[in-house]
Amino acid sequence: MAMTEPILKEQNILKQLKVVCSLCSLRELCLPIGFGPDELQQLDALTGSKRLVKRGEHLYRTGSEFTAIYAIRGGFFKTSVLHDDGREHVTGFHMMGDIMGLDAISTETHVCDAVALETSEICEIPFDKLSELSMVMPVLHQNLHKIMSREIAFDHEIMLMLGKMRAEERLAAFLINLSQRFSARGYSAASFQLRMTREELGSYLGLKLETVSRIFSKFQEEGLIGVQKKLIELKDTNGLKRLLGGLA
Amino acid sequence: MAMTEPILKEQNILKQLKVVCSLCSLRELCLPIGFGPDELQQLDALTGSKRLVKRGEHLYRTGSEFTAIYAIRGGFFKTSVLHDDGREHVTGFHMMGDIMGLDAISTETHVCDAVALETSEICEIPFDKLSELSMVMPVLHQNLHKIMSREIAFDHEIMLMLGKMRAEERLAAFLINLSQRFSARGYSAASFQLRMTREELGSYLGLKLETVSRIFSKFQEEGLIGVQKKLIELKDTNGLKRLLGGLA
DNA sequence: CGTTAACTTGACGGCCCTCAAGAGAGGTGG
DNA sequence: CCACCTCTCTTGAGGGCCGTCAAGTTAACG
Repeated sequence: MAMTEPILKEQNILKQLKVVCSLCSLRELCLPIGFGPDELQQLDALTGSKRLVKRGEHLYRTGSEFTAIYAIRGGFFKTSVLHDDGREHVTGFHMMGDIMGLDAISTETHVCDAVALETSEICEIPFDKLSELSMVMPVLHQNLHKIMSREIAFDHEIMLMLGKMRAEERLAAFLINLSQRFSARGYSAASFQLRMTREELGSYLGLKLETVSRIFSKFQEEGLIGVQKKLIELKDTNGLKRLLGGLA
Repeated sequence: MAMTEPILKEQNILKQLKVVCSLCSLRELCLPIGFGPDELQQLDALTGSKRLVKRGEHLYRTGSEFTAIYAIRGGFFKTSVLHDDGREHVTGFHMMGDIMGLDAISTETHVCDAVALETSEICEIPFDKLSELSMVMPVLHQNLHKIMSREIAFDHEIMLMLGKMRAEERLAAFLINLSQRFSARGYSAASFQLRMTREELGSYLGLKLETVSRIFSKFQEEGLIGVQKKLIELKDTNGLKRLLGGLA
């Protein structure tokens, strides 16, 4: 039957997910530095729960109880807030090695939606256990702080982008940042698939989808990038960086 | 001599600064909840260093080494990033009870400038000692996480403001937020002095100073607020909130 | 092959920026 | 005490960037 194939595929992926932190290729990104063998073993004990989130599914929703933070093993997510009038604002895009859910620690309730833009594998880390463990493992404790601090600093860059840059500068900055993030994860820095729609990208950048589309076309005419729907090729990274001028 | 008076005034303030966390009226704001007497005593031990920062002086600068976080006992600060071309972007305004410097934990270097907009009293908390102490004091540990998490969530609101709101909505949202913060600290919610210039406020909101000035005038004509230079009076808070419509 | 979602492109208008001039407040020195 | 300077704020006129509205194309999927 044709029905069986996706299920088999899923089981295969689930099998691959039976890994532990000590063997995880992402641990340099996820909890960056300084763990010894003993410490990794302790981490393994609490990150038992790994699971798949299919394209379009929520990892968590605004208002749901905060119980865990999530490390992305593979795939792509957006986080967004929804308003009374139905308007959506995308607050971030998240990929392999990123940690999501940190903004909920304060209120113990999630303050945004997290949706998979492609079928993704996540590693669920119960926060109470992580807190306990970090009490006796200074290096984990420091890493937690660093990850949160890094997120605060990154958000400040986004605020700069939204507050000071023109549309072309925003898109150039986004493409350069995305390229660097792919590159840091071992993928091509010059060619990649966008996982989000023009509308989601526009929402993130504070622009309308038509504006995003127009500027993609303009960049292509100028030979800065190649665009084929969601496939982006950076042809002149320095040219893009020049667009940023004094900013960023 | 006329010269002696400011010095005397300063000594008086310094004398007032000889307080400890256990007696500090701000501790509910600063490190919010759940400390017992023992724990407060331990906190006292590490927050020895309190000092004055005069109007216009830097508390820390971009690139300087990160050694401590700072709790504001009184006064008003802005944080900002400076660009090659001389343009400044204001990332935040900070008042009594706020904690500054958390974004530097990741890089161990400050990534923004912190400047006093009026003569202010700050409480310097060495971060290495705070980290040590939080290892043996779970409630402090939790509070640190909550403060950082709160900052992340707040930054997301600012991103929404910069990305989705029109100029009038931004200013209305800012005034309402500022009013609530003053109110939470025991000051009037309806009448307060702005500590920042129109230019600094515009930089924070992603607007030009002329636009800020024009909208203040417009709000005044409409009876929403009273404006006398930096003295702001909220006359119709509900009217301001109505301006936000579906947003925030 | 029909339907739907996503994207592209054009025309027009409004919001906000730019440029400019002037007023008011605060500080300094005579 | 007042003239003078500087910083800040206000207000006006004009223009440009980007949002709005609309129509058409492409791609994906049943």
